[in-house]
Formats: sequence, structure tokens, C-alpha cells
Amino acid sequence: MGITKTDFFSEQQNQTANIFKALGHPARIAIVEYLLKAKSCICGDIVNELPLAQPTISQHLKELKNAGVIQGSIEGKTICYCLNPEIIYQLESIIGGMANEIRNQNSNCC
Amino acid sequence: MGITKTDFFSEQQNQTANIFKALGHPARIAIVEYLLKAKSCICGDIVNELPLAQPTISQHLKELKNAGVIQGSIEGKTICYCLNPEIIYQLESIIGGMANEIRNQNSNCC
DNA sequence: AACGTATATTGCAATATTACGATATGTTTG
DNA sequence: CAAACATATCGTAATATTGCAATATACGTT
Repeated sequence: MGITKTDFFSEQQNQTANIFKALGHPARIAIVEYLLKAKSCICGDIVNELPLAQPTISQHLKELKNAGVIQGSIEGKTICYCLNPEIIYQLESIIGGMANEIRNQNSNCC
Repeated sequence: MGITKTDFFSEQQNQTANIFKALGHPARIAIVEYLLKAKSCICGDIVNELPLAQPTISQHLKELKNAGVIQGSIEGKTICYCLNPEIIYQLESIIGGMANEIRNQNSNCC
């Protein structure tokens, strides 16, 4: 159907999936990488950096913001976007937890 | 259009996005969590664990496999699925790198 | 070989995503 | 206030994803 049965999964699972989903597009990875590289939180240069039209980028930024991956605050004429450390740390913890579980369970299956 | 302009992004960006995308669905998160919990690499119980029909789960497993997140090997009558440690470690490294960059750049913007 | 069990594939309907032109909104500057 | 700029929203077309019933495939057992 294309409709995701979110009701059947836990709040936690849905939220985790949402963060991953937000990062599941090369343009959005590129945006995140750019925000990391541009130490200070840079504003509208993203449109010039990516091979996508302005409305498209605006839409990607919106999705990243909805998922909590980035934050945006109005800074006069421009809007200042930057990463939300909380979410990145949260992701680090989720993946780190998975990796640790794998390291601990030295299964010799497969 | 719904078509992703993968050509315009780096191989690396596309591959990273693909892994995130594979994890960007609650059912697939649930599958990964189940594979982590069931220390030995369990086979067909996943269908009984999730509130989804068998073809749907088969499809999700296929997507996880395509992205390299899980591995499947035929084990007689059943098929044995388990996580691919490589990819999880790779993800750990990607996210860890991002988190470290954020920690190092103590920007006071936003 | 015939049956049961486990998983994959096909086909299709419903919905979501991606992309962008056109346009709206808001802000600074002249 | 008007012009210039930055960003968001709307509308729409193309494509992708999600979900499942039906069916196919593959293996082990009788």
C-alpha cells in the first residue's frame, strides 16, 4: 500500500526509523556533511553547493528539521541552519549499542 | 519526480544514504533489533514476531540484504539471516566521525 | 512421487517521495 | 515604499515504497 504501519511498532522504533529515513538520501547526506565541514553554521550557501534547485533543497532541509537532525533559526535576511548535536549523539549511541552487542556475541553462525 | 539524482552525488554519499535508507523503516529496525537479541542467527521466526505478512517481511529482508545490512545463507529447509558486522561497524565509524567533529568544533552559533 | 513447511516472486493498489516551476513571504537596503 | 534578495510553500508530474493475496520455488519427509 505504501502506507507504513507505524501503529504496530514501538514509539522508539518509529523514532529511530525516522532519523535513519531522514538521512537516507544522498542530498541530505551531502547537506549534513556540508554542515559538518562549514564549522560555523552557514546559511544559504547550501543551494550553491548542491546540484539541486532551491525549492528541492528547501524541502530536504525541512525533512531534516522535522526529524530533528538539524536546527534552523532566523538570522536576519538569511536562515541559519546547523546540526542538532543531540540527535547525532543519540544516533551514535544507538549504533554504538548495536556494534557492542555484535562484538559481545561472537556468534560463529553464518 | 520521485527519481533520485544519484549521479550528482559521490559514490560514498550514495552508499551511506543507502544504508540509512535501509534502516529507515520501523519494520526493518524491528528486524535488526530481533537479530541482535536472538544471539544465534535465527531463521524464520521473524514472521511470527512481526505484525506483517510473510511476503512483506521477505521484501524487507531483501532490502536489508541489498544494502548489505544483513546476510542470509541457506540452512537446509530454512534460511539463516544474521547481521553483517562490517556494515554496522562502518555505520558506527561514520556516525562516530560526525559526533567527534561536532564535539571538536564547539561552535556557539544557533 | 506426493505432501508439508519455509521462503521468494509476481502483480497490483494505495500512498509516499523527489524534483522543480511558479509564486508567496519575509527582510534588508536604497 | 520599492527593489533586491533569501527562503518557503503550492501545485503537479514522475517515480518509489509499502503491503498483501496469489502463486512459485525449494527442501525435507513420508
